[in-house]
Amino acid sequence: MLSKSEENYLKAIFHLSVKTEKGISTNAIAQQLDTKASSVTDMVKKLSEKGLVLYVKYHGVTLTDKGEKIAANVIRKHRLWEVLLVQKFNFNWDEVHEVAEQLEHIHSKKLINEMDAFLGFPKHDPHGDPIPDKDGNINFLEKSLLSTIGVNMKAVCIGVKDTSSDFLRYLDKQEIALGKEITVLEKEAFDNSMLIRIGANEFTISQQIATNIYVKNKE
Amino acid sequence: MLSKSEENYLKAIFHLSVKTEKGISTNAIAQQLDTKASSVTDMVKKLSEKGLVLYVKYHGVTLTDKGEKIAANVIRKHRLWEVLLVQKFNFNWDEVHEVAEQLEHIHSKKLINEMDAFLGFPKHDPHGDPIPDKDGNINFLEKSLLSTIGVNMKAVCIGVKDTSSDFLRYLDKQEIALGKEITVLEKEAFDNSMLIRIGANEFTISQQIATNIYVKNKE
DNA sequence: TCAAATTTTTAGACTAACCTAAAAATAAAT
DNA sequence: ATTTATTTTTAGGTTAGTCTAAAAATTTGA
Repeated sequence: MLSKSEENYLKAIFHLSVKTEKGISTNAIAQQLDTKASSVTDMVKKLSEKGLVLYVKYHGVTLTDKGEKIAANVIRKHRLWEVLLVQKFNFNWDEVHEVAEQLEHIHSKKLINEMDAFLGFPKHDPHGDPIPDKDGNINFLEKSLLSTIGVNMKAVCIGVKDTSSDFLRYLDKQEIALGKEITVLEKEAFDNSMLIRIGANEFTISQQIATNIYVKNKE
Repeated sequence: MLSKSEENYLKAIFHLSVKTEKGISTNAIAQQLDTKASSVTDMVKKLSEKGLVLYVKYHGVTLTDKGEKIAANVIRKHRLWEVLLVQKFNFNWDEVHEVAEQLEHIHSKKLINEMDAFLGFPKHDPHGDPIPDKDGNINFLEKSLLSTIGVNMKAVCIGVKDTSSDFLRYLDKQEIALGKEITVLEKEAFDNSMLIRIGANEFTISQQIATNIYVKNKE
């Protein structure tokens, strides 16, 4: 049974690996986990001895199949807990992260599988991120940033990149939510801000906002 | 914020305090937590410095109001989680303990209060033990051991003393469950076994069984 | 009451996970 | 290509929580 800390390292490496093909650097992991590079070196050695990562000194880390499966399972648990909190316990999507960080380390296969069934086998967490299945497979769906959508095009909001409370509460305030259709009305060349329509509302969003919303093109 | 270990010590002291008025001995705590007396001494010193227990060297420990409230809250969480597992996640009452031991250390007031509401503010856990309220008050209801019930008397099963899987599965097999009416038909003076009736079934139970079932007298 | 048995505490050591500071290796840049 | 900057590792130290073994206090009992 892995410790909470070991699980957090595997999860961090997993998330960093999504963007890069190369080995994950010590510093990148340290940054992700808000810890020091020396601590990372220690832990990575341990994970390597346990056969969960491939580690070549000075050349970064990669997850083994075994490590990847464990990481995916931690993420599966995190995201299923988030769904439970939002759907059953009246949590807002900006309130779930901290608690899910704790809950993801609860060890009980029965618990997580029953919860999955109880929730109707959800495919995505409250932020639109895919939930890995029992075997650790993730269904990465294709998604674009809202900022890349052309004028007069329509798109459906399917996720968020930033999951900070500030950002999510901004979206709540503007009534931007998963599943909502967004029409791009104008783009301002100077600052890349956009005029968009959601339902009956029209308003302007900054580039920073537009680069943190994932959408699916609507034909 | 207390550590898991500190919370477990407070919980152990709380449980031991129910039976005794005196200070709880180092050895008793060590036995309860399956640890060594020297470890207990160390931890008890720390809890004392934090104002959670009163500790006089060589003379045992008592919870302060603050410590008692925290302990009751851990127990509240443990028992609410057990209800969730049984009522929503198809756990049997002999399967909940291990997972609840983990879940009781999750820190989130909102989570536990929402869960309480979601479950309809249950008063008892799946073993019949009372669930402390938000302020740490426990409603100790009066209960007798089945072994003390006289011949030809009726009683309702309201709890169990032993919560081991073996015992609980025995009760399942015999269809003894919370809320069931039990009639004592005969008592054997030699070994204190009893012949009882539950519904249409009549069978004999040993003294060991009878001293682990809590009942409420029926007039 | 005072010696023996028991309980409790102290002293010192261990592990996991972290840290700082210095050394070593790699990468960047003139 | 060799100096400079950056990254990574090593060395040694800290804290929480545990342990063993020995010392101290309390309790038991003849």
